[in-house]
Amino acid sequence: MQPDPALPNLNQEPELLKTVLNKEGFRFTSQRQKILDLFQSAALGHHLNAEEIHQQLLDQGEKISFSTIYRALHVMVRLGLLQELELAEGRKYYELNTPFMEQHHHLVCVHCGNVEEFEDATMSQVGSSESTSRGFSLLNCQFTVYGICPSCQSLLG
Amino acid sequence: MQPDPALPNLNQEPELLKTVLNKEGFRFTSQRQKILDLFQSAALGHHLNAEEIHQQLLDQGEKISFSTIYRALHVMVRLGLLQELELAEGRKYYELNTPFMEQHHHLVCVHCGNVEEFEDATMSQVGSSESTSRGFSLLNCQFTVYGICPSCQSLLG
DNA sequence: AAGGCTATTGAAAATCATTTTCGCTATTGA
DNA sequence: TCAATAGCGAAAATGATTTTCAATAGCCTT
Ligand SMILES: [Mn+2]
Ligand SMILES: [Mn+2]
Ligand SMILES: [Zn+2]
Ligand SMILES: [Zn+2]
Repeated sequence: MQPDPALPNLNQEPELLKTVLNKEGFRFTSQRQKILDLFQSAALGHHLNAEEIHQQLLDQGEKISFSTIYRALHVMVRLGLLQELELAEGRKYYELNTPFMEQHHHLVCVHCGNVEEFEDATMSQVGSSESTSRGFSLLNCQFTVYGICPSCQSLLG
Repeated sequence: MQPDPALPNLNQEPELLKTVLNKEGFRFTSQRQKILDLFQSAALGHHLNAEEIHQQLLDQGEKISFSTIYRALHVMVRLGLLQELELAEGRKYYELNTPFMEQHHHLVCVHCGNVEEFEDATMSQVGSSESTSRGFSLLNCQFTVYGICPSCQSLLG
């Protein structure tokens, strides 16, 4: 079967980003597009911080300042395109945002920093019921499990 | 920073702090005792950061340096006396640690910073089962729900 | 297509929580 | 008691993030 040329694909994403930005009074820029592209081409389950974004863009020959990266990340979080994660240790990580009921959660090795993802509908349910029962309007939930991964366990004997 | 998994979570009587510290080669000091006292006399559900600890000790006439506060917090987390929380916004909060199956979780207003606690055994269950199924040795879980509290909702219209 | 308004950019300086350094002091164990 | 050294305070250093500011570039209206 051939792809339906009428269906949207990643090549049309630039249009979408511009639309989403302009709707809220932000401007479309090539820097913001390049940063979003990084997330879209990153492996599933991969989280990026400002430093890694800067390095990856450098690697592909794009020069960009840290202030621009941080500003772009904030804007895209505000627009709901990205999700900010407090995985651990003094820096923030980002990933593409997903619909609330499909949110996944994280298992972090505190020794090597390895992060694994998992889905569990229980989380969203508990999050919703707790917030409604207290009159909070829910924005999002983060469930983070800290432990030591198998390979670090064997290293630490 | 995560607690050392080999160390049991001990209940804290004032005279026990010395025992717990010395067992691991740390020394008992009046500064560490005063900091732990703050947590033990704080209202349930109250979380403290380094700045607040410093201010509260100043208020009660105790002079202490920030380096000492940070060092004490790290030691007490390592000993399993305190739990470190990543509630939000660039600073770490601490509270008295509790046994794993009694852990509680947090509902944070992203507008005013108000934090509410709740217990739900589901969290610990999911945390345990996810970590065992991947061979991780579990240290702890944090479930943080972000939203807007009732009073901030009315302020924001 | 041109022009004005102003959001955005890059570079550098500023912030701010936390960490480190270092000379001195206090705790521990013998 | 006393030597060894963990811990202390003050000040400097760190490191991620934010702000400042002059120059540039999107977006909108002619
Ligand atoms: Mn993820
Ligand atoms: Mn709490
Ligand atoms: Zn590991
Ligand atoms: Zn609020």
